[in-house]
Amino acid sequence: MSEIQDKYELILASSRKLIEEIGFSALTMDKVAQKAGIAKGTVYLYFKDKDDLLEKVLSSGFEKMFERIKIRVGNENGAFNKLQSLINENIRHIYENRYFFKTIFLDEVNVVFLKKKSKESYNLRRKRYTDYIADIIKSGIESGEFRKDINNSKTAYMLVALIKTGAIYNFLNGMFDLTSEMIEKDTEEILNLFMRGISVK
Amino acid sequence: MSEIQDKYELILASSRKLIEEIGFSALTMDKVAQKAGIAKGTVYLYFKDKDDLLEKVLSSGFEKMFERIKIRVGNENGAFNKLQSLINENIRHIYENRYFFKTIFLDEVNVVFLKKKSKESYNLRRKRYTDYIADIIKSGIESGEFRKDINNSKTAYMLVALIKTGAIYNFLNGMFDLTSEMIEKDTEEILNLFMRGISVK
DNA sequence: TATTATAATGACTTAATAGTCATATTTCAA
DNA sequence: TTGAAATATGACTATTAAGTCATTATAATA
Repeated sequence: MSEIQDKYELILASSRKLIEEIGFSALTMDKVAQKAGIAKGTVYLYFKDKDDLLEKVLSSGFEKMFERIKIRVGNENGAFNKLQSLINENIRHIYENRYFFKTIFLDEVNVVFLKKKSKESYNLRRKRYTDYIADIIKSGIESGEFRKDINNSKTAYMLVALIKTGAIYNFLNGMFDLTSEMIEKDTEEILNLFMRGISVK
Repeated sequence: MSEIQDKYELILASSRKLIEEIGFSALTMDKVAQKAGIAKGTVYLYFKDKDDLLEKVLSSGFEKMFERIKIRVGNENGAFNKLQSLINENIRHIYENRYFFKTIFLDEVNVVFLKKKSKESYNLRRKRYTDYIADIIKSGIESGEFRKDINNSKTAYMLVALIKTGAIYNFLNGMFDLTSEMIEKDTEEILNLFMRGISVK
């Protein structure tokens, strides 16, 4: 990896750490530079502006997660098994980056700070993920595993919301360091709710 | 209603309209004053600071919704029926204030802008609502309507997430003006998913 | 080594906006 | 009618932080 790439990654990593420590809204380019141990002007050699930097911070994590999920889900057969793996891998990713997601989910849930262009990138990423899930659900409907009367696209959004909400609930209750068994339990909990609902019969 | 209260409400309403038009992040005290047709200093006679104003904007809507829901749910018997009414009333409230929630849900999903104190109020409001729902779920577990192996508190958070996500999905697809029938359909969709899941059997 | 190209610096400029306060206007009771 | 209290005003101050760019340092090359 070249020196240039190293500095690029250094700035990204420093921004990430800072966001975990102080949140998005308190992040300034001065602080990023200080954290990275470089001058502010240097940050602007690698990122167009603050919006660009934040965009890259958000997207880099997402791409890593999505790759992991696709590999693992690709090894599974059947829509149910695919969704189980997807949920499990998504939860794992959240807990491996728990302090970052704590900020994203609890402290500043959102993308206020992003300008129009970066917001569009953000929405496109989300759509890529939900489309991927919607395809799995569709295959499950076609194979007879899932009900025919559900909207696969909307239901994909619902599943993502459930995964996220499970993490938010744990974070709100101070549960940050989940053991492997706890992650399995959380996976089952969400899978159960998503598959069977809360009703008894 | 006194003149003072009228001006207080005027500022609140103007802020609300502005948020619908330009979003939270672009909201300035100058714009609020201009929208209300008063001087900026006057805004500070009725609200301690910007944070206080935003806090009041958010809380006033929530209290109205919560009151409505409690009245309607109070008339129902059985946990299932109570949840059905709650979902329906919550969805109604979202669509009656659709442009405000569009901003909240899509454009700036969150509360970045709130300082610590107001963020706590926000979290407390959310907790009051989820606690209320958790109690209904608990009663459903005790009555045998719902499964015994679910965490009533966590599941309450899940339900709120599903309601919110349903609205987000519609907003993302440009569906803002829902007819009464569409609201009923959305209610059934969420109730179905929450009660039965997506599985066939 | 000398020269050019590339990378880095950080003081400075600029812009935005929250909050203040001396002054002006309005209200209302005596 | 009058003057004191309550309201309202908006120009002004103070702060914060993004982005720039002339200058300096480092690396590459001949």
